[in-house]
Amino acid sequence: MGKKLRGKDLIKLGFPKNNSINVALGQINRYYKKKKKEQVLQEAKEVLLKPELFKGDGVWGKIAESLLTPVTVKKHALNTTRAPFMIYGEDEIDDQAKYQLYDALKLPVSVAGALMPDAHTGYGLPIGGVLATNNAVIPYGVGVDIGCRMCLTVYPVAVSYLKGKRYRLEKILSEHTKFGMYETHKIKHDHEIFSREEFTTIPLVKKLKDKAYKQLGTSGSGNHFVEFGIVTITDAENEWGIKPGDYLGLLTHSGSRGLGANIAKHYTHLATKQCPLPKHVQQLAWLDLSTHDGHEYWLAMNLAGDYAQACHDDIHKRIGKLIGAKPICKIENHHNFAWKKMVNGVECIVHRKGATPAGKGALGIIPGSMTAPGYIVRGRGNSESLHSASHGAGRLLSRRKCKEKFTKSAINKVLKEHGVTVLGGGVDEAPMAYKNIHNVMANQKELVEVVGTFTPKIVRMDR
DNA sequence: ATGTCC
Repeated sequence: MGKKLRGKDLIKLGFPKNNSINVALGQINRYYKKKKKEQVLQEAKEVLLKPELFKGDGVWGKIAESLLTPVTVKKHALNTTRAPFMIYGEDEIDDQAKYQLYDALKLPVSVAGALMPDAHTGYGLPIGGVLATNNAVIPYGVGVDIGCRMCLTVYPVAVSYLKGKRYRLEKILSEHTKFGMYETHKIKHDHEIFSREEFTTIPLVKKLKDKAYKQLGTSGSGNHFVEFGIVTITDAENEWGIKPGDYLGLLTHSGSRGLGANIAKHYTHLATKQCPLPKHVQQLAWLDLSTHDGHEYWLAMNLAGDYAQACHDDIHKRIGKLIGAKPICKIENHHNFAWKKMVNGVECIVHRKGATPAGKGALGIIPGSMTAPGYIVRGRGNSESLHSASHGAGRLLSRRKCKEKFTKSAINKVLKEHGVTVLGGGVDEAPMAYKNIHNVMANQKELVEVVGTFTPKIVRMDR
């Protein structure tokens, strides 16, 4: 904008002297910086005259909303009692994670909650936390890595291939997977997700499209991985009619990269501003789904979830081609996401932050560690857990503690004992940093049944 | 988790 647009310009147009001025200035300064001031004022006038015509518009929609339904931001008080909840494997869970859930259960929008047996402290809702709310979505109830998920492809290949072709499989992982914050594929990989309208209708998402394009099919950092291993099917009554036994498997764990991270950051910021809460629970700020921002977050979150899936698709498609085998089956699930689900007969927003969906018959993957098996599970549809299960073994030691405690050579020794090769991986991802997956599984027998296991053999991670 | 400070 040539000359900066000010509040008094909007008042001159006839804007009411309420929050709509702040909303308008915020939107215009964020998204219309390069537009001519006259042009912006002309459009603002049209919005002022007929706000209902601009509902749903990426930029003007929020301004129209503030004109149609002016709200004063008020501080919410917590309820004095907790919504109903269940904790699974509570002896293994640190108190702070429980307190975080208890706080969340006192939000005026909370309906029910649960804590999974791998739970530990997080921002806002604990990791391993599940929370059902009424028409409200909590960005920190989903987490920063929106759509972080697992994907397992099973190939009709004997596991002797892992030994015989070990070098070739290692080479596939080092050359065809991309890790870390800066690494991308040399050639952009296309995907139908890039034709989604959210990339044009939501201004923030539009700005992230190019980054998302570059990062498609990359894995990121932290605990994300791509690995080959042994799939052992134990349930003879499985849905694919696979004979119980051992097969080659490809397992991936990653999320929505920069796209989801920026969406999470943006809407967390908006939620914090419009949903003031007592200081100790401010990170649980929510967005009302009937508002412009709440609806927009919902669309952006769903896009990020689909993008995360597209990233796994890209990885599995490319690596499958290199192996040259046709998959027998593919199992996948989000573990950082929110869904609209019925809870006690009422539609709720069910947040799962580090929890595997475990509705009746739903298949999922619960990874163990590099040296412990992960589990292929089938949900039992336990309603007290809000149809959820753990998303892994859970951390026993923080990243910082790992750096104090473990050396590279001590980790290599353990890996060697288990016949596991790791390409990359820092001391903070030491297998000893994780809880015993067998305990965790024992603590959620009511939530999932075991279909099979996945034992990692060749792992690639960041660094 | 993320070009880890709006």
